[in-house]
Amino acid sequence: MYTIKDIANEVGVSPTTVSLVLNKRPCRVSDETRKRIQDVAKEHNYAPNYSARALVTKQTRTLGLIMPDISNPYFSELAKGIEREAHKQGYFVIFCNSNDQGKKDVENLQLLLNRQVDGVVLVSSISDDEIPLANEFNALAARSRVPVVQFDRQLIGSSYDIVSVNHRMGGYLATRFLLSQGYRSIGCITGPLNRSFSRDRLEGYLDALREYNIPKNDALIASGDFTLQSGLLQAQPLLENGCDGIFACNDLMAIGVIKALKKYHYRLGEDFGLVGFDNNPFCEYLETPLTSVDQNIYDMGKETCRLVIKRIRQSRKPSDAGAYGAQEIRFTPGLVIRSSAGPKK
Amino acid sequence: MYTIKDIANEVGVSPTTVSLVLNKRPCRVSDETRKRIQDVAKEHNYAPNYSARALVTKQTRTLGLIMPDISNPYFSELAKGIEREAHKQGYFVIFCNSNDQGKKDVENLQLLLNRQVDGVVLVSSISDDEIPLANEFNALAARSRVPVVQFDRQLIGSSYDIVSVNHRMGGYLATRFLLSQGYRSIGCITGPLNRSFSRDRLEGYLDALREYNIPKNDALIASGDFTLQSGLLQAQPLLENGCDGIFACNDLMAIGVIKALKKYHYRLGEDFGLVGFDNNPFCEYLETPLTSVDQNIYDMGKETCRLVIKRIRQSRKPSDAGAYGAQEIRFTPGLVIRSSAGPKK
DNA sequence: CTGTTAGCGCATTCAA
DNA sequence: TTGAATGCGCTAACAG
Repeated sequence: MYTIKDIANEVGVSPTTVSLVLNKRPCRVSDETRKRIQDVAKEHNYAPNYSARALVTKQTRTLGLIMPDISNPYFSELAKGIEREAHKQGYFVIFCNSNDQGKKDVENLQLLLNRQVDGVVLVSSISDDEIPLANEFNALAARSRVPVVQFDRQLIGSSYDIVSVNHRMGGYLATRFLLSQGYRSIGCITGPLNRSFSRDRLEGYLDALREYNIPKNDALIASGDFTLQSGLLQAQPLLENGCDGIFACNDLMAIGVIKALKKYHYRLGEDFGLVGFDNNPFCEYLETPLTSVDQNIYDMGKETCRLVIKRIRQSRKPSDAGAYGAQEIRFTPGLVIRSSAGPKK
Repeated sequence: MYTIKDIANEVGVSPTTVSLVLNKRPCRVSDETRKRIQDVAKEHNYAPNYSARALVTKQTRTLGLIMPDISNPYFSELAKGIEREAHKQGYFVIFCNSNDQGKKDVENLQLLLNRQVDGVVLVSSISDDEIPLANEFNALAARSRVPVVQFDRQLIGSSYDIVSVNHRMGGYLATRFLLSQGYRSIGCITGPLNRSFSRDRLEGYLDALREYNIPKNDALIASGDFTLQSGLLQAQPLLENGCDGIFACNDLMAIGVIKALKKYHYRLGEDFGLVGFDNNPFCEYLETPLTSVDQNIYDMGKETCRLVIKRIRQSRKPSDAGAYGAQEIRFTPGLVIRSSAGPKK
């Protein structure tokens, strides 16, 4: 391994000078020696030792990423955005899967902190009733003073910065679109209602109905759990109750609805409208491509990353940083229109 | 930050002793002091500084993962398997997206090496005709002496360990299954034939035909490029030529075939058989769920990870390690049977 | 069974 | 414009 000292010897200057030059510090050294140092460095493929540097600067230039399941297309897209932005800013990202287990969130955080990451992006797997776990997580984070930015889900009892989509707006967009296409008896299959974003999406649905002066009909609202099965199951009562359109709060449940429709002789996108949520890649591959609310997760990932890095910078500034209070960035979702919700015939 | 020295002071022993105890080194220190050290460490939430440790041990316990696109479900599943195994063995993984650009493979490798990762898992984006890039990559890897294990694709001019699926076997399984279901005029839509694994899958297809004494018919073999569009396009001539089944060399092209079928009044899974490759998650969500060759990527990821770590260990051993020659692990694929290839009626 | 010493590679303070 | 000295936190020789 070629070190700063080796270069110093070869050029005939001190290690200090080399360090100064290689880190592009202002002036101080003559252009001539500067050039020689750079040449020698390049010649030997010099690369600084990050561990050594981290030891003294107390910066690892590494971000930790904790997420429930990287194999979920939603999260892998997020990871992609984060990685892109991190690299652009000279950070690495270590990723940790929590496998949807809240306990692993805490373990992973501990590992990352031991590793002295500079910041953490969290998509929490800790559910709202796992209070002790949440406390543990928060305590750990607080003690370390490492900036944490949440994505999408708000960990209970915490007040980290958070970036997420405006779920309510999503529900509104989906439902309004169905209405604008001429559907009038629109049902909603929600996610688990102990999750705030599930409630938000439902609220958006109600907003749209209100806008069209359509009274809320509880018989057209069913509670699912984001699985295909639940979509299939919950769709049936709604169909029995004669609805002509459904807003499914995620794409998987929308698929369940499609399967249910088979028994009812509806023609999807013609006399029955369906809109999903998440814009999962498979939406466009379906027989009748599925209209879905899109979150632009890639950009959200980039933004999340920018936010952590900003916080890292602030926490190094002398001023009483972090005193800004938690920031909340809400992205406005879009609607990707495909044929599953064509104009009603 | 609480250091080993602080513990030493508090307990009244030397830093060495503390280090010994905390690293669980054999004997040497009395159970009594051992316990006291452990207690104090726990009390103060002591965690070792990885940078400092890395500086002296020259091990970062970090793996680099270079892949074309984490948002591809195939790769995210791989990442998941790798992460799982790495954590189990006390390693972290830094992931780098190359965005399908060979140039970024080289850049990413450089970054990871600067970062002193202990090993690298590579899913290369360098295509077979980008010789200079491949050379650059190989030179970098060779100079660093860091173990590299490839997944799936063999980088040209390299001889790293590699784990991959037996593509030929996959093609064979797919085709044989169609034959066993009674289809007799089976077409094949291949991937780009300048990729060895595309050729392998085609070979497997031919193997199965041979087994059934069916002569090769060039009119039933079309060359696609793994996109839905190409599946749609290439299917048409085959259908014109009267085939009653198709082995599509990936799932996306299989979807293209399904779209093409619409025009020909075939009933998928009844009088027309279709098998894809990769077992993409969306296969089971299709109207007629798609039978597909499955690679069990998760386990392959774990194995890949085990292999790098093994190599890392070997490279630290005094013996002339690495002299073993490159290892090649081939997984046997499976076939996930769904309704797209039911018995021919 | 335990302590002393040294040094990993770098950035930084202070002195020249 | 430059250099010497120091220390980050840890492990590993080598002594006791």
